[in-house]
Formats: sequence, C-alpha cells, structure tokens
Amino acid sequence: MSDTKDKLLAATADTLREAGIAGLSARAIATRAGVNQALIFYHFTTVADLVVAATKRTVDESVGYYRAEFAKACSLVELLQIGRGLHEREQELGNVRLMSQLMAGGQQDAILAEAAAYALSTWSEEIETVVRRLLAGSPLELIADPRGLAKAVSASFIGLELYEGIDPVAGRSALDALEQLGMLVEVMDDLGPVARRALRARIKRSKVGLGKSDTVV
Amino acid sequence: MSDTKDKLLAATADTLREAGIAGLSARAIATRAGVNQALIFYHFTTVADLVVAATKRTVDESVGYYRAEFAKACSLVELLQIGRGLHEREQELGNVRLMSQLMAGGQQDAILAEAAAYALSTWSEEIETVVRRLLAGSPLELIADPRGLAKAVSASFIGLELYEGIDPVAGRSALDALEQLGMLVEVMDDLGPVARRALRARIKRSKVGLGKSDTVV
DNA sequence: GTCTATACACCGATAGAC
DNA sequence: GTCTATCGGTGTATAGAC
Repeated sequence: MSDTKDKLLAATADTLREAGIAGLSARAIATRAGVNQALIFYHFTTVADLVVAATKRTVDESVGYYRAEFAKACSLVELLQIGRGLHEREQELGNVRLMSQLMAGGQQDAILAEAAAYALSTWSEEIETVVRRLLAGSPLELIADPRGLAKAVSASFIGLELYEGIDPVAGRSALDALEQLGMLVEVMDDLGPVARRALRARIKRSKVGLGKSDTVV
Repeated sequence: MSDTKDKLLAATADTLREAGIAGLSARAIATRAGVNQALIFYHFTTVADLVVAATKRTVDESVGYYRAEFAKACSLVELLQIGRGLHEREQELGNVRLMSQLMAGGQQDAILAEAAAYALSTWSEEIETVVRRLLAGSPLELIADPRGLAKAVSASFIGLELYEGIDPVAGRSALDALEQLGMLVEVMDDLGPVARRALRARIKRSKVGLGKSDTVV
C-alpha cells in the first residue's frame, strides 16, 4: 500500500468522524492528509469510492479485533460486559460516529449505502454468531431471533451514539436504561428451576416465538 | 402566517426528508417551495434558522397527535401496539427520517443540534409520561428507569430507521426482533401470582435497580 | 415582499507540465 | 506519481430595483 493511498484512507475516516457527511469533500480530505487534492482522483477515481475503501478498512479492523473477544464469552452476562467495553472503545475511536454519518449519507446516496450495508452486516454477523451460541438453553431462546436481535443491537448503538452527540447527558441515561434492561437477561439466565419452568411455560403459552401461521391462544 | 413562510417551512421539512442533510441548501429548499431563493434570508435570516423553525413545527404537530393516543393506553401491551402504529405512521410521513438527518447534522452543527435536542426531548417526555403511568405495579418497575427508557426507545427508533434506509430487509428483521422482545413485557405483565412473586424476588436479590452506592450481593 | 443580479468561497473533476 | 491551473457548477448571503 503506497504511502499516499494510506494517508488518504486514514484522512477520509477522520474527516467523516469529525466533519460529518455534510462536511466531507475531496478538498477537506486532501488537506487533512497533507496531500494534493488531485491525487484523490488519480488513486481512487471518485470521492465516493475513496469513502467506500476507507470505511471497509475501518470496519474490518474493528470487527477483527472483537472476534477474539466475543469468542471468550461464556454467558450472556459476560457478553453484556464485553459489549459495554466495545461501546466505550468504538466510541472513543469515533467509529460509531463514522458509521452513523455513513448511514445518514447512505439514505440518499447508493454508493454510500453499499458501504454502510457492508459495515452493518459485518458487525451483525459477528454479533449473531456469539448470541446464537450463548442463547442455547436460556428461556429467551424461545423468544429471540438471534439474527434479527443482532441487527437490532447494531441499530440501537447507532441511535444511541447520535443521541449522545446531540445531548450527552440524555444519551448517557438512555444507555444506562438499556443496560439495566440487559440485566433482565441476567435475571432470566439465572432463575431457580421452578420459576424458570413457570416462565418457560408462560412464554410457550403466549403466541410469542411462534410463526405467524400458528394461532394458538 | 404568510403563504411564503409556510411554503418554505414545508419545503424545508420535505427537502430534509428526501435529500438529507448533505443535500439541504437554500437553493434546493427554494426550488421545492417554488419561491425565490433570496426570500429565505429575508424571512428567516439563515438556512439554519429556517431548519430549526421547520423541524420544531413538524415535531410539535406529530407529538400533539400522539398525546391523545398515549392517554388511551391502559397497559404496557396496549402501549406496544400504539407504538407500532406510531412507527408506521411516522415512517410513512418521513418524520423519522427527517429526525435522523437532523441528528446526523447536529453532530457537527450547534444550531442543528439544538433543533434535534428539542425534537428528542419533546418525544422523550411524552413517552416517559405514559411509560411511568403504566409501569406502576409491574415487576419491571423495579428495573426500569422511565426517563432513560423513553430516551432509549427514541434512540432505537432512529437507529432502526437508518438501518431500514440502508437495508430494508435487515432493518425490518431488526424491528421484528425488538417487537418479539417487547412481548417479554407482555409475559411479565401477565404472569401468575406465584411466578410473579418469584421473579420479583429474584430481581430484588440482584443488584438490578439499586443505586450505585448500594453494594448488596 | 418579491425580484434580479451579483460577490465570494467552495465543490468535483480534468488537462497537462514535470 | 505528483504538481499547478483551471473548468463549470453550487453554496450562502447581500444590494438594490420594483
């Protein structure tokens, strides 16, 4: 990887983090990279292509780092703890912000949408794998769809990040509330056998977790 | 309210919905409104001020509509159903998209951030009121912080909307997963007395719902 | 209140020298 | 591969005629 290309990729991620999608431009990227503006088009043809390459690199690096962490988790509660650390780390690196800006831009721009879809599915698949492994045996298994749940977690992270950028105090309290709710998982994970059986029966009795074609009441 | 001002306010909301924060400009708004571009600055001084006024109007109208709906809810399950309808309606009107674009822009622009903060707190306060009323008596009361929870719900809606704009199928499955999880509320709301007591006791026993200063294990 | 015309900065992208 | 110079277009905002 040439030095210029590398500098441009790094500067693109940084610009997206700090100036947002509305402030992203070839000139802004080139200035930050300390590189001539024309070189963007020589190396990457268009600004959009550069953004795609830069976000892909960022996501692959982050997800790769957390693959090993996820593998260590032996319970849903442990996973929740890893998730907390992940959020803090990614927050600090500015990667959640990068992703939220990419997603906002992707609502109107097809090329950015493709980049955002790649980022989201890469994260979601990684999360799904570990959730599926740890959900086995829990009463939650009857309710939760691991794939959809993983996507929902990713989506919520994005929303929380945006909230925190707008109103840090409120965003923080939203995150705290979700963590408290995550404790529900701990409780259900660790219920005595009697209560666990009762809960499991109650869940089965409701329509929850059944396909739409089933009409058991 | 003069006709021109009204047209500009409506066009601003529409432009934000359809062109996003990166495509928002005085020219784009004026063209959509069928109004001379210079009139934006005559009536609203700056584009940012116009955006603030437009989003405030949109949010006040939407929240006002739902205040009456929320008042009708008599159980958490009913609230969940209203929430589903709300999501569909706001989605169709494009108001969630408007809000997500406003939040994305607000990460870098202080004036947009103020508008986004107003929108978020207006929604959150309305949701908090009804959640607080309906949570009384549920075992969830011991865990959940209504204020934080309301903000978390708002944030998650934003994230889900962005996800759906990027990958409609995946976004839909994320929403479905959250709704299934919402069924957990139904189950806990409607548990037999024995299981309810067991669950309540288990929740109390865990550190959940206690302040940080308490160190009961 | 509404219009035209315009100032000035920045945008993506390209041509062509080196 | 890297540079300067430049094209046509768009951005906010204002001056001044009507």
